[in-house]
Amino acid sequence: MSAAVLLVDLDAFYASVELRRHPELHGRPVVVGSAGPRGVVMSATYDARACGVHAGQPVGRARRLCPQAVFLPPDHDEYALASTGVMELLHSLARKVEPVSLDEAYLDLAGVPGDPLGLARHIRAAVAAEQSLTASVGIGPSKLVAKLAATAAKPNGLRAVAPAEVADFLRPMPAAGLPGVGERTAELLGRFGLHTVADLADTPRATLRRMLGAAAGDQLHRLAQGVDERPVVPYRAERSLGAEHTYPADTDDPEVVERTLLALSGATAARLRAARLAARTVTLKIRFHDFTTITRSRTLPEPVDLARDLHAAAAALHRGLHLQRARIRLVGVRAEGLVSAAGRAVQPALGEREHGWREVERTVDAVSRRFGDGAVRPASLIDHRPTGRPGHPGSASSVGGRTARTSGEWSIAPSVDPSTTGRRTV
DNA sequence: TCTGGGGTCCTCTTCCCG
DNA sequence: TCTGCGGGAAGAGGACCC
Repeated sequence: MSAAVLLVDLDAFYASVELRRHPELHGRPVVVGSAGPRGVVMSATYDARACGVHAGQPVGRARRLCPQAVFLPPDHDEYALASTGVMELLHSLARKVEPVSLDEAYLDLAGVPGDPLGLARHIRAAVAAEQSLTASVGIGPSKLVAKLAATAAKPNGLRAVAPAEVADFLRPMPAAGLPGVGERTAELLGRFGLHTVADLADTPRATLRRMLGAAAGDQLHRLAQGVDERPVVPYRAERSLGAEHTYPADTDDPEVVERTLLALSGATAARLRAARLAARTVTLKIRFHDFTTITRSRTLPEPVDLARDLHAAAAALHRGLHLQRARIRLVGVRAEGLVSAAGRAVQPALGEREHGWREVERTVDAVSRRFGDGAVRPASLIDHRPTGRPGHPGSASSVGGRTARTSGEWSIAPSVDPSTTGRRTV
């Protein structure tokens, strides 16, 4: 066949990695979910899915549906390691590999010697042998068809769709199976009696544009016809990065929110510096108790990569909201308008000391690399309460018997052995 | 049944500037 | 000086994906 694109999708990835290192759990349903009272399911084995468990579901509900399942917190480092192994294998087989996520990647088969089906079988066998994981593979003339073929093959299967078979393969599928058709769009389409890909394919493009807007209407019309010219793109520059935190219980304390913003700004700034990037725009995200979400953003005169600058912008945006005891569920900080930190112009502020916050935060980076994340952090984020999680965003803080709430002090955190390092403000 | 965290992209509105 | 207009950038929100 003259297939152009191959999609590799690792089955129930997080849960499968957990089964790999906990062989004693084989035969039991396994669910990986974020910790805390507001955790959601991130991955579940297929026997857990048979009980009705699925990704995005609250963990509490999953427990009720599948009480016999083993529930585990996620270990992202372990998943990243497994993913790297699989991606290295794929890169050894094709020149153009586009990782979509830790567990999914497209391969452009143009110029790849041999039969696509033979390659797919080799990939599945190698993933099983080297990583003890199962992968489903879809092959088709486009990303769209490869993706849907892999979905149809799941779990642990292989499906190839030849160009001449595309229409017959696509038309009976539910419209919601197409990329870009989520819950809301599927509901909207359903109100107009459009339930299958065939329904969409037979609808005039102008009608879809009126319903969904120009871009989405055009895209859906093309996909429904089986037309998908999206190339396999091996590298995409990051456009934004950020961090967010959901509180175990809603908070209406502005000081708690500001300390959380400081922690999130620190994490975001560290990632910016690690990637040698700086951000022009800072966006604050707030989700209230009723799940309504607002964002506020500010574009700065100069790109920044310091926690101090990100936090100053985020905190100013927060104060500008003038919230009156609003019950807040989540806060987030996002850095946008990313530019290379090497190429950005730095305009020293009048009176700014030559050695200042940049040196402090670089030192924090170095200490974190040696002793782990959180080894050093702003004094206002240190938590000494016996029941509190050290440095948990938003927790109350005290240092040496006094309350420390300013972001201007840094302290060696309890994760570093105080008997050898002592506790010092920097 | 009560909804995480990391992202991308699109649309609409507003504001500024020539 | 005022008004209208169009383009571009910024800001906000929403939908979607993994």
